[in-house]
Amino acid sequence: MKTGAARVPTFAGEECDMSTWDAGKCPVRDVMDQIAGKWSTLLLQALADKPYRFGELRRLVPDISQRMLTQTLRDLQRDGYIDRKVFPTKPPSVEYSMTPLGLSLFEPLKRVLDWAEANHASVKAARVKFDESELA
Amino acid sequence: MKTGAARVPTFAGEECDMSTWDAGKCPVRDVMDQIAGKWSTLLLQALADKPYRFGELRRLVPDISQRMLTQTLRDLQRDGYIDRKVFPTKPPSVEYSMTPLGLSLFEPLKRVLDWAEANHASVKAARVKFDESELA
DNA sequence: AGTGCTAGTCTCTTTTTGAGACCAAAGATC
DNA sequence: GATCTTTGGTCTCAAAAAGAGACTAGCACT
Repeated sequence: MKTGAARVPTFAGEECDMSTWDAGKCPVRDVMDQIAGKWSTLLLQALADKPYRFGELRRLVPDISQRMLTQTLRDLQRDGYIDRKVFPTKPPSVEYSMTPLGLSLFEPLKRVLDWAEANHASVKAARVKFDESELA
Repeated sequence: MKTGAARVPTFAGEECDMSTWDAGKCPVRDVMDQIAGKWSTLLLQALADKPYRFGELRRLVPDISQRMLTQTLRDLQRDGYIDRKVFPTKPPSVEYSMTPLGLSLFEPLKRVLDWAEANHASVKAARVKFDESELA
């Protein structure tokens, strides 16, 4: 068998040729590669609550650099999850808010985040156990 | 207001001081930082189907480097999502499989992946629209 | 004896990310 | 009126992470 068309059921139950899982061909990877960023879920979570301005988000997530905040927000905007409104105030202010698409994404995403919070202890325990066995 | 304790509802409905969102203190970030890797969801998806061996996974995901495959698998194992079994065959083979914890995580995660597949078209459309307006 | 399979590791290069300076205009401060 | 602050960024440079490919070991098959 020479890399012969390995098939794995996709999430929707259909099949997907994983050997063609180049980020552009597989819908799931194409979408997930963006969501799976270090800051994406964090910003989506914040904006799911209410709209925020650039500076507010920067203060909200203390350890994000302005550079990555700018870039992540633009990527999320590009994929249609968030909306960017510029207000022509004295120093122009910019407000970011969720789009309907972003909110619909956040629905299932929130379940994963809920899981993370609920199972944090189990994960930490697994880590300790793993690190101990590695120590040997 | 000097970075005054911004509070945002957490996923479980509780509140979480986001200014203390250092990856170690916020459970969600601690867990998500691992899951949100480029390859993590991909490998979890594959293993949710059935156990795979190292080489099988490498062939399954054509554009992952051995280096990252090794590392991602070890990280997933460390967090308790997958199990690693070594068989003392002629050339020793290693089988990776989901743990109960991993399967329980994959349940909500699958919903996000389903969403990604279902809404791929909308995302692509948003990208085109964004890129066109940028062009101006 | 040579080749290939296994699951990795090691090194080197390229990409991504983080830290911090810099920007321009208006308002407040002194 | 000169300076400082605040706005949302961009630009540059250093550090960290990821990708590419060579290399390892023991055994089987030819």
